[in-house]
Amino acid sequence: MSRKKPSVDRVFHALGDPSRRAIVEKLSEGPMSVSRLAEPLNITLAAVVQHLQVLEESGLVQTEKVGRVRTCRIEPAGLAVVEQWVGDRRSMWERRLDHLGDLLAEPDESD
Amino acid sequence: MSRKKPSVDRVFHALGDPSRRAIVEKLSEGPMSVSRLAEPLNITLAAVVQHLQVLEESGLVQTEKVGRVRTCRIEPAGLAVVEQWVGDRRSMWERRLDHLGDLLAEPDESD
DNA sequence: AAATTACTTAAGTATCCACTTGACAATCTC
DNA sequence: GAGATTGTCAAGTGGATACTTAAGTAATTT
Repeated sequence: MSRKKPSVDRVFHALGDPSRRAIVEKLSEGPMSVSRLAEPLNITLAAVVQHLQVLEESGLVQTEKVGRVRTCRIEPAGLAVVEQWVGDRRSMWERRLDHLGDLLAEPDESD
Repeated sequence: MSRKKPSVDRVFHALGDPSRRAIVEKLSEGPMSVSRLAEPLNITLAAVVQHLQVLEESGLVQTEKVGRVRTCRIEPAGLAVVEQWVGDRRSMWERRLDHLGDLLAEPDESD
């Protein structure tokens, strides 16, 4: 119900904020509650909740409320989006270097 | 002279902006001039220059001016920072899953 | 059932930041 | 050297957004 498709845009925007990255870092230690996440950060609980909203909409984090405590966990699919984007850039960059040799060897090749 | 240490903070902040990501995407096709980079984006040249400043300070892009044209190229070290950060999260996450089995097998272990 | 815990929501504020305009500088072309 | 090209710099503006406070809800504890 609350799971959004992790778009490159949303994921990178979410990770652009240091507090949000800190949350993801903490969550990679394991699932934990909102107040537990808030402890090391010196911002209010309310602020953390807002960050969690962004993180959840980006698909980086998944949360579930049982009783009065909301438990947050990392959602690997979100990080996968980042890895793929970076990987795509890198592979284009490497492909270019490969073809560089071709161009120098055969300057007049029709594709 | 203009090369900064690519910090996680700067790199993620830089990639948080869609225009800047578009620039990096374009640059992975190969080095090109500022005005050439500006073409597909519908923002002014001045804006592109500002984005390039951020990208260069983050270590994602390297530029060099010869004559009146500044040529921009991708700097792989910047992307490497992202890859490592994501990799670190992922490995922590995986390590946790490994130890999960241990905890279930030996519930009474002193740290 | 009163108090405590663990959030949630709304509204306001202040800072940041992407972008523009406009004036300028350097280089190249004719 | 006149004009065009390519980029640079400074200052300003508008909108996004990270954060706070304050009030409220729901679950647990005593």
